[in-house]
Amino acid sequence: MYTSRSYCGELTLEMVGNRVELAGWVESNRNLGGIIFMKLRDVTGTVQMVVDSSASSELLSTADQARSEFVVRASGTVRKRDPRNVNPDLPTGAIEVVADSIIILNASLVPPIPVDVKDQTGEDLRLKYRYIDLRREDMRDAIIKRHRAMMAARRFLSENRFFEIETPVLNKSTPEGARDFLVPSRNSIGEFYALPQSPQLFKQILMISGFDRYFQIVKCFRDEDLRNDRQPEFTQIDLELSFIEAGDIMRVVEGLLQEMVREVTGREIKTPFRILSYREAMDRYGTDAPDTRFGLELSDCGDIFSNSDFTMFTAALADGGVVRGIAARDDGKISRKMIDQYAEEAKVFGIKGLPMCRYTGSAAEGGIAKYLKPDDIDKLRTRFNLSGQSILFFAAGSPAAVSSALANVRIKLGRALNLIDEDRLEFLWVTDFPLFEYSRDDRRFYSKHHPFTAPRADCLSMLASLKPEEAERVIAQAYDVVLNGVEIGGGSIRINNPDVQSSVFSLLGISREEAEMKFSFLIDALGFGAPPHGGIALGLDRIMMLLLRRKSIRDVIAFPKTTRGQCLMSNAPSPVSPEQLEELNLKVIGK
RNA sequence: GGGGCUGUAGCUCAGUUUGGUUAGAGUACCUGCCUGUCACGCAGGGAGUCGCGAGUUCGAGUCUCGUCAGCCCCGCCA
Repeated sequence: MYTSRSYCGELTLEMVGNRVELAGWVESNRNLGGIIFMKLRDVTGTVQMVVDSSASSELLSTADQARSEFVVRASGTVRKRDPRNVNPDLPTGAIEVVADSIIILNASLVPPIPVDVKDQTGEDLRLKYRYIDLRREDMRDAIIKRHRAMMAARRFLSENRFFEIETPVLNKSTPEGARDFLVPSRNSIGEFYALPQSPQLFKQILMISGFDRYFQIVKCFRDEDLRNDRQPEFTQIDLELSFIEAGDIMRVVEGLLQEMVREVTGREIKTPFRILSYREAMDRYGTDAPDTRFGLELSDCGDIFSNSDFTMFTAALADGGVVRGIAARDDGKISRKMIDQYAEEAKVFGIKGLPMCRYTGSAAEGGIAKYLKPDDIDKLRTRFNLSGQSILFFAAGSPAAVSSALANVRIKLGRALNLIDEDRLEFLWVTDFPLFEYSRDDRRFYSKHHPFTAPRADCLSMLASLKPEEAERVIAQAYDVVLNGVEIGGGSIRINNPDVQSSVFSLLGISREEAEMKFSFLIDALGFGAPPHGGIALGLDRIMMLLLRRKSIRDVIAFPKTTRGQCLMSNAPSPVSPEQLEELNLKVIGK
């Protein structure tokens, strides 16, 4: 029986004199000859145990044999440390446990990665030996705080009349959106389930069923290429509400995030969050997920350069493109080398280069300065509110390429000039997204959010005959929530009118038959008394990554996959036996 | 699908520029000594498929080509 067990990290000065039983892993074992110090670790932390020469020879010998990561059970008496032996770096450093019994429950091989060192080991090894990696303090901390964040979310939402309702994991594949992970069906040979990209359709159905307020902390699956903030399976806090407008959902989400931030960091955040329209975000920051912890806003400069001698600009403008710029007071800190590097890295966004010049406080020099007329310089000074020694970067080309390139430069400048306060949590709503995007290549409209997103009431009339060039004029009742430049959630008010749903499908080129085949149950359901409803999904992994200031969501997930989607611990995915394939009537054609 | 960085002892890395002695360091590990350590100390020891495969060469950790893996980025992610 272990019922009387105490936890290492919870021993305090108040417990001095108490006899305690402990169980855990040996973090370090120092034998000084006549005295042994063994640091014992469990899920709460570590405490120092002492065995000195007054102990039985049996106890001394057991203590001497314990090695790193051995599992032991021990008992002893809590003792106050002599003031000169206190370890201020250890939470339990004011006390120690004088052991009277140590039992080695299990030995350990020499651990392939160090447990007591912070973040030093290559990530592939950490993933292979995840069970050891998870013993490390920062990983343990992340996993425990993630649990607390989930508990806070469940508590907050339950208190606000939400019901947590599970939705199917095995469901129908829909070719729209991300690639599906497919699951073959043994009972229906040649047919497949798909793992959900999100419970979207089912949560809407729940609204129509009258469940009013739904939430679920749920895994979602997308078979796309990965990034440091993207995993093939990830966790959403998924919400859907009836009889609400966008503002109601925003208030709920603000309260929820406030609660989660309080639980994880102990900090208070201010609500309501700032709101930026999509247009404004793109114009001022070049991205729909701006980091608003610092300024350095972009400005359009097409008017200034419309008659320029610098042909890269005039050519881009003549071609229907844009010229935009960004300026920062750098007092000469941005070096030639950095400028070249920025320009090189900007090319991946599809622009030819990153023309620049310096502003000295009165004149322009370097780079494209020789093409600037005095009048141009005046205009630039006003437009960017230039003062002191500043640096200006420009980009010319398609609006999308220019925006993403300059948004990227903006972040680099912010970091290089130390303008980003890492302590701040800048939450932001981005609203008024366009409902559609038009693809010139495919010559068709695509949903920017998803096909069930409601247009704003004043845009309904445009649906009947929308021209490609007007695509962005139809505004959706959609909203993203952004934290420090990372999208942590997005949602919308849904279409609850079958006629509107039909016109959106027809604009998206989804025929009646196709819609019938893919989402018939939702379309049917909309005809049986669908309440006005809407919702949002929050990315739990990303939220935890940002709140805990980790570089990757892998650091807040117990068992993440590599960027190729492999689990280095279990070696998934892996081949299956011919018998399994045969039973499913599947054949692997080749690699 | 494309680009970049990385791969050397259990771990972290140096050595690769300019091919040439027996491939090193710190740490971990093992042994001995040590009664207040907590990055213990001291002495000694073991430890390598230089990611893998070809090629060039008298000779390859080092040069070339291919390939695999991890990470980062573009595309992609309704």
